[in-house]
Amino acid sequence: MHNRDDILAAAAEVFAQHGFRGSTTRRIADAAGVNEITIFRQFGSKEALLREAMHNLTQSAGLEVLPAVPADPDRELTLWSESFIKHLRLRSSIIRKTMGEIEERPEMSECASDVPRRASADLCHYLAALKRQGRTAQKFEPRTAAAMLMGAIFSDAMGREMMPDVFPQPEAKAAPMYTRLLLQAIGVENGSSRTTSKQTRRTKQLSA
Amino acid sequence: MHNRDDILAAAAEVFAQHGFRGSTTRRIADAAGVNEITIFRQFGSKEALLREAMHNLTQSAGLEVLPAVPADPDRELTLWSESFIKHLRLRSSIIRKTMGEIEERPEMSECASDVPRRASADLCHYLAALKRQGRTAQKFEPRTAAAMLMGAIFSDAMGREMMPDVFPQPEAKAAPMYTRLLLQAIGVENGSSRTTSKQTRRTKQLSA
DNA sequence: TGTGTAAGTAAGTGACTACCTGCATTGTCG
DNA sequence: CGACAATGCAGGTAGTCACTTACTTACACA
Repeated sequence: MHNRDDILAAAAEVFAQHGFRGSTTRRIADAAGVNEITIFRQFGSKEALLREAMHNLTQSAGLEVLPAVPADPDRELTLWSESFIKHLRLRSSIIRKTMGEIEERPEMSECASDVPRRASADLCHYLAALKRQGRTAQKFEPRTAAAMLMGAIFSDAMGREMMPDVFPQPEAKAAPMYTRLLLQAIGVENGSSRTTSKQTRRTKQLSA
Repeated sequence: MHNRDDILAAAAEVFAQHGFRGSTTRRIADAAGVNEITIFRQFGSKEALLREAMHNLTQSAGLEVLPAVPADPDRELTLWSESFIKHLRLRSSIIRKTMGEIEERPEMSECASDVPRRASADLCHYLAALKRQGRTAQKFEPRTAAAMLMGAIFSDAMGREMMPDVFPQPEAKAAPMYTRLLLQAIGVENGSSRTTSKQTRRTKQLSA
């Protein structure tokens, strides 16, 4: 009993490995354990099938949500970064393929930009709240800071496989390390701030 | 008088728009203003042609070189970042295509990773030198900091076209803004440090 | 038992693909 | 002028692609 979902899953898998042009209907059918013609009867065309498969994927995101009111920035941002990098790593193949086909199939890439857009808006909002709370000792623009953290995480997720030596080690600590650097950039002190009420003037000393 | 270079340039252009599978010999020949068969007589096969075209491209990098001994970090890093982002933006299409085809054609992607690898090594070395000079007021690992700046720049160059609203504005100021944030992260003060000799203990105050 | 629906099989269509053969044309150089 | 190499042109081969037609099988339900 092969249903639409089997075919959609197979299509996503084949697309992740071979891209649009390489995703032949025969390959998808084989991967789904279904006769090729079933695909056309169910979805009409290869393009419609892949469009639906992509749309399906962008729905199942499951990102960590940042609190509206920051409490423990280090902890909250680290959790968020880790969930974000995990999400990207799981989908790195399909993301690379989709990005490579923006010029030829912009509609399909369009819906792929949904997740990062939401993530960016969420992170920007959080950083702006931090700033409003007066817990940032450095000047910064939330959007720039957000783009910096997300950019680092994105590049790591996309590129580490090909060039492991240019990214921080170990892989599992990368997201916290980027997060720490960002917090330093905007001037949030290291310790968790359960001591929110009695904020102290910080003095930084030179490192060895 | 159509020569190899015309064909190579056309091949690179077509590849940037359509990827490997989409770069048909007919399309390349048309783009080069050359008969299709000339391609086979000159290069033997489509794959050989594209391989040579890619190899050609990675040679013509032209990155800014960071000084072995940092003098004015803000200025030097900003120049470097701007040349790096310019380089990536000029090649964003071809980079996206190449990344999308790592799984299917790893040899071709291999040589594409040359430029970022060199850039990363160079930047790491520079940041380590800065640290050794004792001009960084924050703890950081050079490789992580380098990955962060390069990642931000890379993501900007790859993604701004598709999602302009998640990146800092204006586009032209993005590289300096990322650079500034990184310098804040590692604790390098804003002013140019021609005053290297009399390094002062810095005190940061809370921002409004 | 009959009927409708979803799936499979077999065969084929026209377009496109990488690449080849044979032959005519052109420009260069001695 | 003649030799030669590079190029163009017409045509073709064998394969793949998305997609179709015509027909068969399996099962659900009334």
